[in-house]
Order: sequence, then C-alpha cells, then structure tokens
Amino acid sequence: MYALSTYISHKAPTLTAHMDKPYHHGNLRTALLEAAHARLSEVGEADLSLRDLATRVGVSVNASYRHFSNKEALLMELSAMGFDTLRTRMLESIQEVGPLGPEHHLRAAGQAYTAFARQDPGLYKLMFGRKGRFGAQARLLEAANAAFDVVINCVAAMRGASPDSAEAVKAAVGVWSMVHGYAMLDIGGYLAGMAEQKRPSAAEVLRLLAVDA
Amino acid sequence: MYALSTYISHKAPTLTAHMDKPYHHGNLRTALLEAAHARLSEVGEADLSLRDLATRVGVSVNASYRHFSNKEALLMELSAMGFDTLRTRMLESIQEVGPLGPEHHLRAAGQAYTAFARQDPGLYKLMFGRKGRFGAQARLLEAANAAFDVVINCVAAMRGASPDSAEAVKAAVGVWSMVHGYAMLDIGGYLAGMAEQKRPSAAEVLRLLAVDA
DNA sequence: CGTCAATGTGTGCAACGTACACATACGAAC
DNA sequence: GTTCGTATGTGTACGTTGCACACATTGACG
Repeated sequence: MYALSTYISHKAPTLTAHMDKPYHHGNLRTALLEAAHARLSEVGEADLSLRDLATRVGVSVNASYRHFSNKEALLMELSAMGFDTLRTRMLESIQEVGPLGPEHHLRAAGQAYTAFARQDPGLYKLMFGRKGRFGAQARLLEAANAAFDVVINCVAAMRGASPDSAEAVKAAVGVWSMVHGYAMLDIGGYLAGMAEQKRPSAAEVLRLLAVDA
Repeated sequence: MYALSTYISHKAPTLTAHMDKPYHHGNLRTALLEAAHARLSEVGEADLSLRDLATRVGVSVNASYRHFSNKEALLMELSAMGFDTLRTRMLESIQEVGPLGPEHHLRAAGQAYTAFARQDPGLYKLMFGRKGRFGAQARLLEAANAAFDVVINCVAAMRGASPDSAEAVKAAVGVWSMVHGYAMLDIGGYLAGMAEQKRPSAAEVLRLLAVDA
C-alpha cells in the first residue's frame, strides 16, 4: 500500500500497543511528496487534495502540516524537485553523448527535456504553473535557474561565447522557449489531433533553430 | 457595479414589485463570462469561484447552472472565446502590415500574439490549460485550430508551399512552439529575474527561427 | 526517570461545486 | 385576456476541501 521509500525510514518507527501501525510515520515528508507526484500522473493539480494524499500515506490530514506550512508549499517543493530532476536528466544525456561537440549536446539535452515532459506531464505542468503566482520562492527559483544554466552553457559553447554574455543568454532563452512551447503543446494535447505525417517530432522542431548564427 | 454589457440586454427585464432589481438578469451568460474574464486578471484560475462570479453579477449561485452545465463548461467557453480573440488580433495586425510580404505578416502576427498573452495572462494560461483535461471539446478545438491556421497560412506563404503540406504545418508548429513557449515563460515570470540587457524581446527570439529554410 | 521538542490525531469552520425542489416571468395558443 | 409551457431565476442541503486549534504520543537527552 505504501510507496517503496515509505519503508526506508531513517528512524525505525515503533509500534503501538495494537502493533498494527506505528504512531510516527518515520518519513512522512518524503512519502507525501512521492504520493503527490504519483497522484499528479492521474488527476491534474486541481484535483489533488491533501486529505487524499494523507489517507494514501496512512496518516491524518493535519500531520502534513508539520512538514509543509500549506498545500502550496508542498507543491512548490515538488516543483523544485522536478527542476532538479530535469537538470539531472539533461546533464546525464549530455554526458552520454561524450565529446562530440556542443551542438550534439544541445540536441541531447533537448531530447531529454521533451522526454521528461512527456513522461511526467502532470509534474511538468505543475513546475511551470508555480512561479509568479505570488512572487518567486527562492528554492524554486534556484532549481529552475540551475536547469536553465545547462541550456545556456550548451548555447554559449556553440557560439564560442561566454555563458555570461547577453548574446548567449538571449539565444538560450530562444531555445528554452522553443522546447518548452513544444513540450506544452504536446502534453496539452494540441498536437494529438494532427495527422501523423504533419506532426513534427521534437528533433524536427529543434532543427528550425539557428542557434549558432 | 455591473459590467457595461450587462445593461445591454436583448430583452429588457421587468422589475419586481420592490422595483430594485429585475428578476431576470437579461444577459446572464455574457455577464458571467465577462465577470470571469475580469476576475482572471486578478486571481488565477484556481481561485476563481462560481459563487463569487454570481455574487458580482448580482445573481444567485445556481442561476449560472442554467447557462453552463458546470464550472468547467464556463471556463471552456471562455477559453474558446480567447482563441477567437487571439485569431482576430493576429489577422488585424497582419492586415495593418499590408502587402509587404509573408515574412512581415508572420512577424506582425507574432507580435500580436505575445501582446495578447501579456495583456491577458490569466486568460492565456487558461486557454492552454483546458484541452487534454478530459478529451477535446469541439468548440474549443475549432477555435484553437482556427487561430493556428493563421500561423500555418503565413508560414506556407513564406515557403511557397500549400497550407496543407506537411512541411508547412511542421514549420508552423515550430513557430507556434517558439512563440507559445516565450509567452509562457514571460507571463510565468521566468524572464523577469534576468538582467534587462540579457532578456530578449519577442522579436529577438523570433529572429532565431529559420522558417523559410 | 522526567522532561521537552518533534510529530502525530480529532474536532470544527468557512468556502466551494453542485443537485434538487420550488418561484417567477415571458410568449404563444386559445 | 386568460391559460399554460418553458426559460430562467432562488433556497436549501450535501459532500469535500484547506486549514486552525487543542490535545495525544513518542523518542532523545538530561
């Protein structure tokens, strides 16, 4: 019934007299985040309820308020973790490519990016719905910027420019826009209605970009 | 207190005995849509409530169920209207450009597009959050496709290809992705944190596209 | 062994979407 | 013009939600 990691608690929780369930969960914070993540692939942010999450994890609703000040805080942390994962995925697929040059790196990162969005559309939508709602949250901001830096570095290398230069950043914003827009249209179902031979792949769309110009 | 068009009712509503307010609103459907639209610029979809809308329009909550089967239906219609407006804005700005050629037309459309998103970020987010939630709604689908057709036609003209050709559609998806992604990043506040001289304008980003290649 | 901070539970509240029964008003048929 | 059906409004009620508050249980540390 529990997610796997639920059992991997740092402090082994003791059992009550009825010995059926420990009073302390042992890893509630992580378990809640995982439950939210899992649920997001089924129902969409609007239908995600704290009560449901708590029940699934086997705990009272209010226990979650010991770990997150409110629902928004939980979603915020989940979003930030999403950006962390996205960054890792891009870095991994860049490393797999090896020393073939920055344009191959960018292509690989783009591929990893759209793969992430497609694999986890609920989380992806959540990630880009958080910010700007009520001012930037530091944790989320940093995670998002760290992911963006991967793109900037690729683009800067392609142009032989510094990652701090305006031209590199501007081009990187263009790349990010393209990939993000494609991912959103895709997971939003806006491409699904098109005839197969007219629907471009992520790679085809990326090829329209003149990054090194 | 009412939105302007609230008073422009087709059937002039009669007053009750107390003569302070007509029993029938006269234009409730439109008034609700307008109220929702207005509210969206202040609070975001998640905090939009039917009760609040009804109160603002001066009507009981359940009256709205005579015009929309549920909240989602109202938002769906509002989204579709958004796509209608977006299409109109693009067409208007294309017409203003005149016979300068398709690349100028595309640029103008892109400009109108991002302007629309910036002017009405709440509505814009709503529009792209609806579809795919539970299958396509015909009305919404048509409106979205009609707007997309404007882009396809521009791109097809630029390439001297048929709007039905796969190459035109694929390139148009690329353009749409780019503009949509940029708009989303912009109104999501993801560009706001960047230094001014590093933050590209919509036009700069669009210039990265090799549409006619 | 006693105490305290961390972490859990139970109860309660206001707001939400929406279903159901009923009230009102307008237009068409007689 | 009265009658009557249909469109459109209201009132009440129910289940669910996020969250606040008081209280219970536990493990760690003196």
